[in-house]
Amino acid sequence: MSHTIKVLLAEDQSMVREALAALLGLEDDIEVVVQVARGDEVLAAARAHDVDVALLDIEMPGATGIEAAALLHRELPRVKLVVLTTFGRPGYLRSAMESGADAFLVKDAPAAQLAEAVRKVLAGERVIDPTLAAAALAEGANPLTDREREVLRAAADGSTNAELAKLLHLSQGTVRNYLSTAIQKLAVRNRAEAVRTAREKGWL
Amino acid sequence: MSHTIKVLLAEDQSMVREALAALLGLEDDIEVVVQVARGDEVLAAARAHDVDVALLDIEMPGATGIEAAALLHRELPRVKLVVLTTFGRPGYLRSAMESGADAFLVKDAPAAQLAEAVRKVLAGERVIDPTLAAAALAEGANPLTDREREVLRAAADGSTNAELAKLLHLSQGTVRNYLSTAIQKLAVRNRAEAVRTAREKGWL
DNA sequence: TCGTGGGCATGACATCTGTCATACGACAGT
DNA sequence: ACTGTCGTATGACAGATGTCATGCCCACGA
Repeated sequence: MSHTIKVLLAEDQSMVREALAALLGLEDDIEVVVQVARGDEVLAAARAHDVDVALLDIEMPGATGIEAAALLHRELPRVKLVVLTTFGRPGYLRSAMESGADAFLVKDAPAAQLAEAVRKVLAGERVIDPTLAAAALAEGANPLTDREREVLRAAADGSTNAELAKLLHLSQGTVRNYLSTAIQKLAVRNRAEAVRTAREKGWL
Repeated sequence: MSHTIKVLLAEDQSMVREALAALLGLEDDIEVVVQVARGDEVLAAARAHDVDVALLDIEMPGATGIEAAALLHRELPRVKLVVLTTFGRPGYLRSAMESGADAFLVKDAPAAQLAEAVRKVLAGERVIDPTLAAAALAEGANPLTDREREVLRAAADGSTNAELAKLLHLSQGTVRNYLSTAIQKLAVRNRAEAVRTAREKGWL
């Protein structure tokens, strides 16, 4: 209890990362011992610095914070995991929890919640926004199959059916079938809307 | 010179905003005297607190940081303007400068540049990333007409031609014409790619 | 072992999208 | 006065997209 809490901070935007570090630095019982800017540097950094809590942004190059969380959970199970994100997408919350996260915070929550969350997870508590939790439970699980998600993700940048077919080694008709079922499952009118709502829900 | 620099901080994500405030709070000569979370609260706050420098995030509800900058520039010309953004889009830089910004920073620049920029703009200097400046000059101006931009923006969420026509009070054929010319000007294959590249360039 | 669902494919059809030619009025610049 | 550009519109056409029926193979759970 008496020694300071060692925190790893993973966030790709330097200015935000260092600002968050400054914020946590104001707390007497918390020390940011290592910062990384990429998801695929998290594990090594956590090992090297024997951290108590990892603070992981989701949107990062190399690997997402959720992927990093899953890896840490497997390799260093005693490290507590706080997942931080810009977007309060219910699907994100769901996958973060499935990856072993102990806390899930959105960046537009009050700053005080950050240090608070760090202390709480270390005490064995879980921290999640009740509103988001309700939304995650209400919307149910991702209805898309793996292939549907793959195709939708690939279609997100405006690629044409022919390009998607080549890219995914499928026939053009199959691509259209997957997109069609995805469009119906999401109850929208075309692929662009499908991409949009899948993103919003965190299903993409 | 001797009294502290009064800063207004506008950024919608509380955690980031307060973290940036903490960061600036570490500097002896800088004081964040007021924080706002919306673009349309900037002017009143700047007036009420007689600030020296306004730090404006671009992506905000109410009004963008660029719109807020233009307004401040007109109403309170002695306030120096630092525009801050997640995305280093050349078109953003261009419109920020046209709106009277004195500095343009991207959030993945080192945190030290923030305080530095505040001091520099107050000293009458301009602060911009040379690489971004080059890109902004190289890519030239936005080739889209007002209507083309409007239609493209409206089409971004996957709306169909019929919906766009209704929304914009145009005939369906006209909508298609605008999208067609936009697609050609941007040298892409369909509306989705057009939206994508227009966004990337900061032209949307 | 049977049924179900996923992954994959084809063909046919209707609709949506993108292109092009053409046109007219407004307005700015030469 | 002439030209160019923008906003708006139409009609025709080709190609892309979305839907549907149907079929095959495979794995998995009842």
